[in-house]
Amino acid sequence: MRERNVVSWTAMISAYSQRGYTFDALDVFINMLKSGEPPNEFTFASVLTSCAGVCGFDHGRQVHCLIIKTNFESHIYVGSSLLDMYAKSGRIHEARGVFERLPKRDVVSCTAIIAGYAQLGLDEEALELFRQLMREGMESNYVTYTSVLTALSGLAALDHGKQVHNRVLRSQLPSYIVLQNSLIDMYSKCGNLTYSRRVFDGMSERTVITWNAMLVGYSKHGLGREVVDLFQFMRKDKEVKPDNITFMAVLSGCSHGGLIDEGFSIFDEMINGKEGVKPEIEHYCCMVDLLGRAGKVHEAFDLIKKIPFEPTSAIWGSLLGACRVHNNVTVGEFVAHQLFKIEPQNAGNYVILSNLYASAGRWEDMTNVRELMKEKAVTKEPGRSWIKLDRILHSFHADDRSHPRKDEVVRKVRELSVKIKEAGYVPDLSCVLHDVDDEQKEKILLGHSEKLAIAFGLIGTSQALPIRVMKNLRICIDCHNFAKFVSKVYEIEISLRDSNRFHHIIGGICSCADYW
DNA sequence: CTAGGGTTAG
Repeated sequence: MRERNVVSWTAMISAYSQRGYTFDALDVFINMLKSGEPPNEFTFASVLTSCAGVCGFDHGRQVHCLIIKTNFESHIYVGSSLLDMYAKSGRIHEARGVFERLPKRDVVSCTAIIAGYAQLGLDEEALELFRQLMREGMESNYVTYTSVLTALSGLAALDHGKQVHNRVLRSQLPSYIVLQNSLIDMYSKCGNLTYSRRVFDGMSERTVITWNAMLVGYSKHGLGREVVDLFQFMRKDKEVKPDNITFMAVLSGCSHGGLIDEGFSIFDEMINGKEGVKPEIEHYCCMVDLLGRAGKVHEAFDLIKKIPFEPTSAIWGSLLGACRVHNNVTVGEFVAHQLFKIEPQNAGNYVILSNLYASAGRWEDMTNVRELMKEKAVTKEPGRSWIKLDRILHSFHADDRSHPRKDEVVRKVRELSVKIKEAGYVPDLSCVLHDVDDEQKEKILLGHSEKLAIAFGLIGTSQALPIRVMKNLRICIDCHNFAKFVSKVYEIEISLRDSNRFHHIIGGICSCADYW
Protein backbone atom coordinates (compact mmCIF):
# COMPACT_ATOMS: atom_id res chain seq x y z
CA MET A 1 0.00 0.00 0.00
CA ARG A 2 1.31 3.42 -0.90
CA GLU A 3 -0.80 4.95 1.80
CA ARG A 4 -1.81 3.43 5.12
CA ASN A 5 -4.11 4.72 7.79
CA VAL A 6 -4.75 3.64 11.36
CA VAL A 7 -7.20 0.99 10.17
CA SER A 8 -4.77 -0.73 7.81
CA TRP A 9 -2.03 -0.79 10.43
CA THR A 10 -4.43 -2.13 13.05
CA ALA A 11 -5.87 -4.76 10.73
CA MET A 12 -2.36 -6.11 10.13
CA ILE A 13 -1.49 -6.09 13.85
CA SER A 14 -4.74 -7.82 14.65
CA ALA A 15 -4.23 -10.45 11.98
CA TYR A 16 -0.82 -11.39 13.36
CA SER A 17 -2.03 -11.23 16.92
CA GLN A 18 -5.03 -13.49 16.36
CA ARG A 19 -2.91 -16.08 14.61
CA GLY A 20 -0.39 -16.16 17.41
CA TYR A 21 2.41 -14.34 15.60
CA THR A 22 3.11 -12.17 18.60
CA PHE A 23 6.52 -10.86 17.58
CA ASP A 24 5.33 -9.92 14.11
CA ALA A 25 2.40 -8.09 15.65
CA LEU A 26 4.74 -6.08 17.86
CA ASP A 27 7.03 -5.43 14.93
CA VAL A 28 4.23 -3.97 12.86
CA PHE A 29 3.16 -1.88 15.85
CA ILE A 30 6.66 -0.43 16.20
CA ASN A 31 6.78 0.36 12.48
CA MET A 32 3.44 2.06 12.83
CA LEU A 33 4.82 4.30 15.58
CA LYS A 34 7.85 5.07 13.43
CA SER A 35 5.63 6.02 10.52
CA GLY A 36 4.04 8.70 12.66
CA GLU A 37 0.53 7.29 12.42
CA PRO A 38 -1.03 7.61 15.90
CA PRO A 39 -2.58 4.38 17.29
CA ASN A 40 -6.20 4.41 18.39
CA GLU A 41 -8.17 2.33 20.91
CA PHE A 42 -8.48 -0.53 18.40
CA THR A 43 -4.71 -0.65 17.92
CA PHE A 44 -3.95 -0.73 21.63
CA ALA A 45 -6.54 -3.40 22.41
CA SER A 46 -5.10 -5.50 19.62
CA VAL A 47 -1.39 -5.12 20.29
CA LEU A 48 -1.71 -5.73 24.05
CA THR A 49 -2.96 -9.27 23.36
CA SER A 50 0.46 -9.96 21.87
CA CYS A 51 2.27 -8.47 24.85
CA ALA A 52 0.78 -11.01 27.25
CA GLY A 53 2.89 -14.01 28.07
CA VAL A 54 5.62 -14.73 25.54
CA CYS A 55 6.81 -11.20 24.89
CA GLY A 56 6.94 -10.59 28.60
CA PHE A 57 5.59 -7.63 30.37
CA ASP A 58 8.36 -5.16 29.50
CA HIS A 59 6.78 -4.44 26.13
CA GLY A 60 3.39 -4.39 27.76
CA ARG A 61 4.48 -1.80 30.27
CA GLN A 62 5.88 0.41 27.53
CA VAL A 63 2.62 0.17 25.64
CA HIS A 64 0.88 1.04 28.91
CA CYS A 65 2.94 4.25 29.13
CA LEU A 66 1.83 5.19 25.63
CA ILE A 67 -1.76 4.45 26.56
CA ILE A 68 -1.57 6.75 29.56
CA LYS A 69 0.01 9.52 27.47
CA THR A 70 -2.68 9.23 24.84
CA ASN A 71 -5.40 9.00 27.46
CA PHE A 72 -6.82 5.60 26.50
CA GLU A 73 -6.42 3.85 29.86
CA SER A 74 -10.07 4.24 30.79
CA HIS A 75 -11.30 2.82 27.51
CA ILE A 76 -13.16 -0.37 28.29
CA TYR A 77 -11.62 -2.52 25.52
CA VAL A 78 -8.14 -1.14 26.08
CA GLY A 79 -8.47 -1.50 29.85
CA SER A 80 -9.61 -5.13 29.57
CA SER A 81 -6.71 -6.21 27.42
CA LEU A 82 -4.34 -4.14 29.54
CA LEU A 83 -5.38 -5.83 32.78
CA ASP A 84 -5.33 -9.19 31.04
CA MET A 85 -1.77 -8.52 29.89
CA TYR A 86 -0.68 -7.76 33.47
CA ALA A 87 -2.51 -10.77 34.88
CA LYS A 88 -0.97 -13.13 32.31
CA SER A 89 2.46 -11.79 33.20
CA GLY A 90 1.80 -12.61 36.84
CA ARG A 91 1.36 -8.95 37.89
CA ILE A 92 -2.05 -9.38 39.43
CA HIS A 93 -1.85 -6.23 41.58
CA GLU A 94 -1.16 -4.08 38.53
CA ALA A 95 -4.05 -5.83 36.78
CA ARG A 96 -6.35 -5.08 39.69
CA GLY A 97 -5.20 -1.47 39.67
CA VAL A 98 -6.19 -1.06 36.03
CA PHE A 99 -9.52 -2.76 36.75
CA GLU A 100 -10.28 -0.48 39.71
CA ARG A 101 -9.46 2.61 37.65
CA LEU A 102 -11.92 1.69 34.91
CA PRO A 103 -14.78 4.20 34.97
CA LYS A 104 -17.16 1.54 33.66
CA ARG A 105 -17.19 -2.23 33.87
CA ASP A 106 -18.77 -4.85 31.68
CA VAL A 107 -18.85 -8.65 31.41
CA VAL A 108 -15.53 -8.87 29.63
CA SER A 109 -13.53 -6.67 31.98
CA CYS A 110 -15.03 -8.42 35.03
CA THR A 111 -14.37 -11.84 33.54
CA ALA A 112 -10.83 -10.87 32.62
CA ILE A 113 -9.90 -9.95 36.18
CA ILE A 114 -11.62 -13.01 37.68
CA ALA A 115 -9.88 -15.25 35.14
CA GLY A 116 -6.61 -13.50 35.95
CA TYR A 117 -6.81 -14.57 39.58
CA ALA A 118 -7.96 -18.07 38.67
CA GLN A 119 -5.18 -18.64 36.13
CA LEU A 120 -2.57 -17.73 38.74
CA GLY A 121 -4.06 -20.21 41.18
CA LEU A 122 -5.42 -17.44 43.41
CA ASP A 123 -8.66 -19.35 43.67
CA GLU A 124 -10.09 -17.85 46.85
CA GLU A 125 -9.47 -14.35 45.52
CA ALA A 126 -11.15 -15.23 42.22
CA LEU A 127 -14.21 -16.63 43.99
CA GLU A 128 -14.42 -13.71 46.41
CA LEU A 129 -14.22 -11.20 43.57
CA PHE A 130 -16.87 -13.09 41.59
CA ARG A 131 -19.23 -12.89 44.58
CA GLN A 132 -18.52 -9.22 45.13
CA LEU A 133 -19.06 -8.32 41.48
CA MET A 134 -22.27 -10.37 41.43
CA ARG A 135 -23.55 -8.38 44.41
CA GLU A 136 -22.69 -5.24 42.50
CA GLY A 137 -24.81 -6.43 39.60
CA MET A 138 -22.23 -7.83 37.21
CA GLU A 139 -23.56 -9.68 34.23
CA SER A 140 -22.20 -13.19 33.66
CA ASN A 141 -21.86 -15.14 30.47
CA TYR A 142 -20.39 -18.52 29.64
CA VAL A 143 -16.79 -17.26 29.79
CA THR A 144 -17.39 -15.89 33.28
CA TYR A 145 -18.75 -19.26 34.42
CA THR A 146 -15.83 -21.07 32.82
CA SER A 147 -13.35 -18.91 34.73
CA VAL A 148 -15.17 -19.33 38.02
CA LEU A 149 -15.26 -23.10 37.48
CA THR A 150 -11.47 -23.07 37.11
CA ALA A 151 -11.19 -21.46 40.55
CA LEU A 152 -13.68 -23.94 42.03
CA SER A 153 -11.71 -26.86 40.60
CA GLY A 154 -8.68 -25.57 42.47
CA LEU A 155 -10.64 -25.25 45.70
CA ALA A 156 -12.32 -28.64 45.23
CA ALA A 157 -15.53 -26.80 46.11
CA LEU A 158 -18.14 -29.27 44.89
CA ASP A 159 -21.17 -27.46 46.30
CA HIS A 160 -20.21 -24.16 44.70
CA GLY A 161 -19.49 -26.01 41.49
CA LYS A 162 -22.96 -27.52 41.49
CA GLN A 163 -24.44 -24.08 42.11
CA VAL A 164 -22.65 -22.69 39.09
CA HIS A 165 -23.79 -25.68 37.04
CA ASN A 166 -27.40 -25.04 38.13
CA ARG A 167 -27.10 -21.42 37.21
CA VAL A 168 -25.77 -22.38 33.79
CA LEU A 169 -28.69 -24.77 33.23
CA ARG A 170 -31.25 -22.21 34.39
CA SER A 171 -29.80 -19.43 32.26
CA GLN A 172 -30.47 -21.57 29.18
CA LEU A 173 -27.16 -20.73 27.60
CA PRO A 174 -26.43 -22.65 24.44
CA SER A 175 -24.04 -25.52 25.22
CA TYR A 176 -20.59 -24.10 24.74
CA ILE A 177 -17.96 -26.82 24.51
CA VAL A 178 -15.46 -24.77 26.52
CA LEU A 179 -17.93 -24.45 29.38
CA GLN A 180 -18.79 -28.16 29.30
CA ASN A 181 -15.08 -28.95 29.34
CA SER A 182 -14.55 -26.92 32.47
CA LEU A 183 -17.58 -28.61 34.08
CA ILE A 184 -16.00 -32.01 33.41
CA ASP A 185 -12.75 -30.79 34.95
CA MET A 186 -14.50 -29.20 37.93
CA TYR A 187 -16.47 -32.33 38.81
CA SER A 188 -13.44 -34.55 38.52
CA LYS A 189 -11.24 -32.27 40.61
CA CYS A 190 -14.03 -32.03 43.18
CA GLY A 191 -14.05 -35.83 43.44
CA ASN A 192 -17.23 -36.59 41.50
CA LEU A 193 -16.28 -38.54 38.39
CA THR A 194 -19.84 -39.75 37.84
CA TYR A 195 -20.99 -36.20 37.19
CA SER A 196 -17.97 -35.58 34.95
CA ARG A 197 -18.95 -38.56 32.86
CA ARG A 198 -22.57 -37.45 32.77
CA VAL A 199 -21.54 -34.09 31.31
CA PHE A 200 -19.17 -35.85 28.92
CA ASP A 201 -21.83 -38.31 27.72
CA GLY A 202 -24.34 -35.52 27.26
CA MET A 203 -22.17 -33.61 24.80
CA SER A 204 -23.09 -33.81 21.15
CA GLU A 205 -19.76 -32.41 20.07
CA ARG A 206 -16.37 -32.89 21.71
CA THR A 207 -12.95 -31.43 21.16
CA VAL A 208 -9.63 -33.00 22.08
CA ILE A 209 -9.76 -30.97 25.30
CA THR A 210 -13.05 -32.65 26.23
CA TRP A 211 -11.47 -36.08 25.94
CA ASN A 212 -8.32 -34.97 27.72
CA ALA A 213 -10.26 -33.53 30.65
CA MET A 214 -12.13 -36.81 31.10
CA LEU A 215 -8.97 -38.91 30.74
CA VAL A 216 -7.11 -36.75 33.24
CA GLY A 217 -10.03 -37.18 35.63
CA TYR A 218 -9.81 -40.98 35.55
CA SER A 219 -6.04 -40.77 35.79
CA LYS A 220 -6.05 -38.56 38.90
CA HIS A 221 -8.41 -40.99 40.56
CA GLY A 222 -6.11 -43.90 39.83
CA LEU A 223 -8.57 -45.61 37.47
CA GLY A 224 -6.11 -46.92 34.89
CA ARG A 225 -8.56 -49.35 33.29
CA GLU A 226 -11.07 -46.56 32.61
CA VAL A 227 -8.31 -44.38 31.15
CA VAL A 228 -7.29 -47.06 28.65
CA ASP A 229 -10.89 -47.96 27.77
CA LEU A 230 -11.83 -44.35 27.16
CA PHE A 231 -8.70 -43.85 25.09
CA GLN A 232 -9.67 -46.78 22.83
CA PHE A 233 -13.14 -45.24 22.54
CA MET A 234 -11.54 -41.92 21.61
CA ARG A 235 -9.60 -43.51 18.78
CA LYS A 236 -12.88 -44.56 17.17
CA ASP A 237 -13.98 -40.92 17.00
CA LYS A 238 -12.60 -39.77 13.68
CA GLU A 239 -13.40 -36.14 14.47
CA VAL A 240 -10.63 -35.80 17.06
CA LYS A 241 -6.94 -36.56 17.06
CA PRO A 242 -5.13 -37.38 20.30
CA ASP A 243 -2.47 -34.77 21.10
CA ASN A 244 0.55 -34.75 23.38
CA ILE A 245 -1.61 -33.99 26.42
CA THR A 246 -3.83 -36.97 25.63
CA PHE A 247 -0.80 -39.23 25.76
CA MET A 248 0.43 -37.69 28.99
CA ALA A 249 -2.95 -38.37 30.55
CA VAL A 250 -3.04 -41.93 29.23
CA LEU A 251 0.52 -42.79 30.25
CA SER A 252 0.24 -41.24 33.69
CA GLY A 253 -3.13 -43.00 34.06
CA CYS A 254 -1.42 -46.32 33.31
CA SER A 255 1.27 -45.45 35.83
CA HIS A 256 -1.09 -44.47 38.64
CA GLY A 257 -3.42 -47.36 37.84
CA GLY A 258 -0.65 -49.95 37.71
CA LEU A 259 -1.15 -50.89 34.04
CA ILE A 260 2.49 -51.42 33.20
CA ASP A 261 2.12 -53.48 30.02
CA GLU A 262 -0.59 -51.26 28.52
CA GLY A 263 1.52 -48.20 29.24
CA PHE A 264 4.50 -49.69 27.47
CA SER A 265 2.61 -50.87 24.44
CA ILE A 266 1.11 -47.41 23.92
CA PHE A 267 4.50 -45.79 24.45
CA ASP A 268 6.15 -48.19 21.97
CA GLU A 269 3.57 -47.31 19.35
CA MET A 270 4.37 -43.65 19.92
CA ILE A 271 8.04 -44.34 19.30
CA ASN A 272 7.23 -46.35 16.18
CA GLY A 273 5.27 -43.41 14.86
CA LYS A 274 1.96 -45.28 14.85
CA GLU A 275 0.22 -42.79 17.08
CA GLY A 276 0.99 -39.64 15.13
CA VAL A 277 2.49 -38.06 18.24
CA LYS A 278 6.19 -38.44 18.92
CA PRO A 279 7.18 -38.85 22.56
CA GLU A 280 8.37 -35.60 24.12
CA ILE A 281 10.28 -35.31 27.35
CA GLU A 282 7.02 -35.24 29.33
CA HIS A 283 6.08 -38.65 27.97
CA TYR A 284 9.44 -40.08 28.94
CA CYS A 285 8.78 -38.61 32.34
CA CYS A 286 5.54 -40.61 32.57
CA MET A 287 7.44 -43.78 31.66
CA VAL A 288 10.11 -43.13 34.30
CA ASP A 289 7.23 -42.71 36.72
CA LEU A 290 5.59 -45.91 35.52
CA LEU A 291 8.76 -47.96 35.94
CA GLY A 292 9.51 -46.38 39.29
CA ARG A 293 6.04 -47.11 40.58
CA ALA A 294 6.47 -50.75 39.64
CA GLY A 295 9.61 -50.87 41.77
CA LYS A 296 11.86 -51.04 38.71
CA VAL A 297 14.11 -48.24 39.91
CA HIS A 298 17.13 -49.36 37.91
CA GLU A 299 15.17 -49.72 34.69
CA ALA A 300 13.82 -46.22 35.26
CA PHE A 301 17.37 -44.96 35.76
CA ASP A 302 18.51 -46.68 32.56
CA LEU A 303 15.65 -45.10 30.64
CA ILE A 304 16.74 -41.64 31.80
CA LYS A 305 20.25 -42.33 30.48
CA LYS A 306 18.83 -43.33 27.11
CA ILE A 307 16.38 -40.54 26.46
CA PRO A 308 17.19 -38.10 23.66
CA PHE A 309 16.67 -35.07 25.94
CA GLU A 310 18.54 -33.41 28.76
CA PRO A 311 16.84 -34.74 31.92
CA THR A 312 14.63 -32.15 33.60
CA SER A 313 13.84 -31.70 37.26
CA ALA A 314 10.50 -33.41 36.63
CA ILE A 315 12.27 -36.54 35.36
CA TRP A 316 14.70 -36.72 38.27
CA GLY A 317 11.94 -35.78 40.69
CA SER A 318 9.82 -38.66 39.53
CA LEU A 319 12.68 -41.10 40.02
CA LEU A 320 13.48 -39.64 43.42
CA GLY A 321 9.89 -40.27 44.49
CA ALA A 322 10.24 -43.89 43.38
CA CYS A 323 13.46 -44.21 45.36
CA ARG A 324 11.68 -42.97 48.45
CA VAL A 325 8.78 -45.38 48.06
CA HIS A 326 11.04 -48.36 47.37
CA ASN A 327 13.77 -47.30 49.79
CA ASN A 328 16.60 -47.18 47.29
CA VAL A 329 19.22 -45.02 48.99
CA THR A 330 22.05 -45.54 46.47
CA VAL A 331 20.12 -44.35 43.42
CA GLY A 332 18.21 -41.80 45.48
CA GLU A 333 21.43 -40.19 46.65
CA PHE A 334 22.68 -39.72 43.10
CA VAL A 335 19.32 -38.46 41.84
CA ALA A 336 18.91 -36.00 44.70
CA HIS A 337 22.29 -34.46 43.94
CA GLN A 338 21.31 -34.01 40.31
CA LEU A 339 18.24 -32.16 41.54
CA PHE A 340 20.25 -30.02 43.95
CA LYS A 341 22.20 -28.81 40.90
CA ILE A 342 19.14 -28.03 38.80
CA GLU A 343 16.84 -26.57 41.46
CA PRO A 344 18.80 -25.86 44.66
CA GLN A 345 15.94 -23.92 46.24
CA ASN A 346 13.37 -26.73 46.03
CA ALA A 347 12.97 -27.88 49.61
CA GLY A 348 11.12 -31.06 48.67
CA ASN A 349 14.24 -32.73 47.27
CA TYR A 350 16.21 -32.20 50.48
CA VAL A 351 13.27 -33.51 52.46
CA ILE A 352 13.07 -36.74 50.47
CA LEU A 353 16.81 -37.45 50.62
CA SER A 354 16.72 -36.80 54.32
CA ASN A 355 13.75 -39.20 54.64
CA LEU A 356 15.74 -41.81 52.72
CA TYR A 357 18.75 -41.49 55.00
CA ALA A 358 16.51 -41.64 58.04
CA SER A 359 14.84 -44.84 56.94
CA ALA A 360 18.27 -46.38 56.35
CA GLY A 361 19.44 -45.27 59.78
CA ARG A 362 22.14 -43.03 58.29
CA TRP A 363 21.72 -40.25 60.83
CA GLU A 364 24.94 -38.42 60.11
CA ASP A 365 24.13 -38.11 56.41
CA MET A 366 20.67 -36.96 57.37
CA THR A 367 22.09 -34.17 59.49
CA ASN A 368 24.35 -33.10 56.63
CA VAL A 369 21.42 -32.80 54.24
CA ARG A 370 19.61 -30.71 56.79
CA GLU A 371 22.61 -28.44 57.11
CA LEU A 372 22.81 -28.16 53.33
CA MET A 373 19.16 -27.19 53.23
CA LYS A 374 19.66 -24.47 55.85
CA GLU A 375 22.66 -23.17 53.93
CA LYS A 376 20.68 -22.79 50.73
CA ALA A 377 17.92 -21.13 52.73
CA VAL A 378 15.22 -23.09 50.96
CA THR A 379 11.68 -22.36 51.93
CA LYS A 380 8.70 -24.59 51.56
CA GLU A 381 5.24 -23.39 50.69
CA PRO A 382 3.35 -23.78 53.97
CA GLY A 383 1.15 -26.87 54.03
CA ARG A 384 -2.55 -26.22 54.30
CA SER A 385 -5.56 -28.50 54.42
CA TRP A 386 -9.20 -27.64 54.31
CA ILE A 387 -12.52 -29.34 54.85
CA LYS A 388 -16.08 -28.24 54.36
CA LEU A 389 -18.57 -28.70 57.15
CA ASP A 390 -22.12 -27.36 57.21
CA ARG A 391 -21.39 -25.19 54.19
CA ILE A 392 -18.42 -23.56 55.87
CA LEU A 393 -14.85 -24.02 54.72
CA HIS A 394 -12.46 -24.74 57.59
CA SER A 395 -8.82 -24.27 56.80
CA PHE A 396 -5.90 -25.58 58.86
CA HIS A 397 -2.16 -25.11 58.69
CA ALA A 398 0.41 -27.07 60.69
CA ASP A 399 0.12 -26.55 64.46
CA ASP A 400 -2.89 -24.39 63.85
CA ARG A 401 -3.76 -22.16 66.80
CA SER A 402 -6.14 -19.91 64.94
CA HIS A 403 -9.16 -22.17 64.58
CA PRO A 404 -11.97 -21.38 67.07
CA ARG A 405 -12.22 -25.06 68.02
CA LYS A 406 -8.47 -25.67 68.11
CA ASP A 407 -8.41 -27.31 71.56
CA GLU A 408 -11.13 -29.75 70.61
CA VAL A 409 -9.33 -30.57 67.36
CA VAL A 410 -5.96 -31.15 69.03
CA ARG A 411 -7.60 -33.41 71.62
CA LYS A 412 -9.29 -35.37 68.86
CA VAL A 413 -6.02 -35.91 66.96
CA ARG A 414 -4.45 -37.29 70.13
CA GLU A 415 -7.42 -39.56 70.73
CA LEU A 416 -7.24 -40.86 67.16
CA SER A 417 -3.53 -41.45 67.48
CA VAL A 418 -3.97 -43.53 70.65
CA LYS A 419 -6.80 -45.58 69.14
CA ILE A 420 -5.07 -46.38 65.88
CA LYS A 421 -1.80 -47.24 67.61
CA GLU A 422 -3.69 -50.13 69.16
CA ALA A 423 -4.42 -51.24 65.62
CA GLY A 424 -0.78 -51.07 64.64
CA TYR A 425 -0.11 -47.49 63.57
CA VAL A 426 3.51 -46.47 64.06
CA PRO A 427 4.34 -42.78 63.52
CA ASP A 428 6.89 -42.36 60.73
CA LEU A 429 9.38 -40.09 62.44
CA SER A 430 11.51 -39.83 59.29
CA CYS A 431 8.89 -37.41 58.01
CA VAL A 432 10.14 -34.84 60.50
CA LEU A 433 13.21 -32.83 59.59
CA HIS A 434 13.71 -30.84 62.74
CA ASP A 435 16.58 -31.88 64.94
CA VAL A 436 14.60 -32.80 68.05
CA ASP A 437 14.00 -35.90 70.15
CA ASP A 438 11.51 -38.58 69.13
CA GLU A 439 8.79 -37.43 71.49
CA GLN A 440 8.96 -33.96 70.01
CA LYS A 441 8.94 -35.40 66.50
CA GLU A 442 5.73 -37.25 67.20
CA LYS A 443 4.17 -34.05 68.44
CA ILE A 444 5.18 -32.27 65.25
CA LEU A 445 3.67 -35.06 63.16
CA LEU A 446 0.39 -34.81 65.04
CA GLY A 447 0.27 -31.12 64.16
CA HIS A 448 0.21 -31.70 60.37
CA SER A 449 -2.64 -29.86 58.74
CA GLU A 450 -4.25 -32.90 57.11
CA LYS A 451 -4.51 -34.66 60.48
CA LEU A 452 -6.17 -31.58 61.97
CA ALA A 453 -8.65 -31.49 59.12
CA ILE A 454 -9.43 -35.20 59.35
CA ALA A 455 -9.93 -34.93 63.12
CA PHE A 456 -12.18 -31.94 62.63
CA GLY A 457 -14.17 -33.89 60.07
CA LEU A 458 -14.64 -36.75 62.52
CA ILE A 459 -15.89 -34.37 65.20
CA GLY A 460 -18.44 -32.82 62.93
CA THR A 461 -19.59 -35.64 60.65
CA SER A 462 -22.02 -38.35 61.50
CA GLN A 463 -20.44 -41.78 61.04
CA ALA A 464 -22.00 -42.54 57.68
CA LEU A 465 -20.70 -39.59 55.70
CA PRO A 466 -17.32 -39.72 54.00
CA ILE A 467 -14.74 -37.16 55.09
CA ARG A 468 -13.45 -35.04 52.25
CA VAL A 469 -10.18 -33.23 52.86
CA MET A 470 -8.19 -31.09 50.45
CA LYS A 471 -4.49 -30.27 50.70
CA ASN A 472 -2.35 -27.75 48.81
CA LEU A 473 0.80 -29.93 48.81
CA ARG A 474 1.39 -33.63 48.46
CA ILE A 475 0.26 -35.60 51.46
CA CYS A 476 3.12 -36.84 53.68
CA ILE A 477 3.77 -40.54 54.21
CA ASP A 478 2.84 -40.46 57.88
CA CYS A 479 -0.42 -38.62 57.29
CA HIS A 480 -1.32 -41.06 54.51
CA ASN A 481 -0.75 -43.94 56.88
CA PHE A 482 -2.66 -42.13 59.63
CA ALA A 483 -5.65 -41.69 57.33
CA LYS A 484 -5.58 -45.34 56.34
CA PHE A 485 -5.70 -46.47 59.96
CA VAL A 486 -8.42 -44.00 60.86
CA SER A 487 -10.57 -45.21 57.96
CA LYS A 488 -10.18 -48.78 59.17
CA VAL A 489 -10.61 -48.30 62.90
CA TYR A 490 -13.47 -45.81 62.63
CA GLU A 491 -15.03 -47.53 59.60
CA ILE A 492 -15.25 -44.33 57.66
CA GLU A 493 -14.45 -43.37 54.11
CA ILE A 494 -11.83 -40.67 53.71
CA SER A 495 -11.28 -38.90 50.43
CA LEU A 496 -8.17 -36.79 50.31
CA ARG A 497 -7.27 -34.59 47.40
CA ASP A 498 -3.67 -33.46 47.41
CA SER A 499 -1.79 -31.39 44.83
CA ASN A 500 -1.09 -34.49 42.80
CA ARG A 501 -4.13 -36.75 42.83
CA PHE A 502 -7.03 -38.24 44.75
CA HIS A 503 -6.72 -40.70 47.59
CA HIS A 504 -9.91 -42.64 48.23
CA ILE A 505 -9.36 -44.50 51.45
CA ILE A 506 -11.77 -47.23 52.56
CA GLY A 507 -11.14 -49.89 55.19
CA GLY A 508 -7.46 -49.05 55.48
CA ILE A 509 -6.79 -49.32 51.75
CA CYS A 510 -6.06 -46.37 49.49
CA SER A 511 -6.89 -46.12 45.81
CA CYS A 512 -3.33 -44.93 45.13
CA ALA A 513 -1.95 -48.29 46.29
CA ASP A 514 0.55 -46.32 48.42
CA TYR A 515 2.24 -44.71 45.49
CA TRP A 516 1.70 -41.06 44.71
C1' DC B 1 -12.36 -1.39 6.98
C1' DT B 2 -9.48 -2.30 12.75
C1' DA B 3 -10.53 -4.07 19.27
C1' DG B 4 -10.98 -6.90 25.02
C1' DG B 5 -12.16 -12.12 28.65
C1' DG B 6 -12.36 -18.82 28.36
C1' DT B 7 -11.31 -25.12 28.74
C1' DT B 8 -7.15 -30.12 29.08
C1' DA B 9 -0.83 -31.73 31.66
C1' DG B 10 3.21 -33.77 34.81
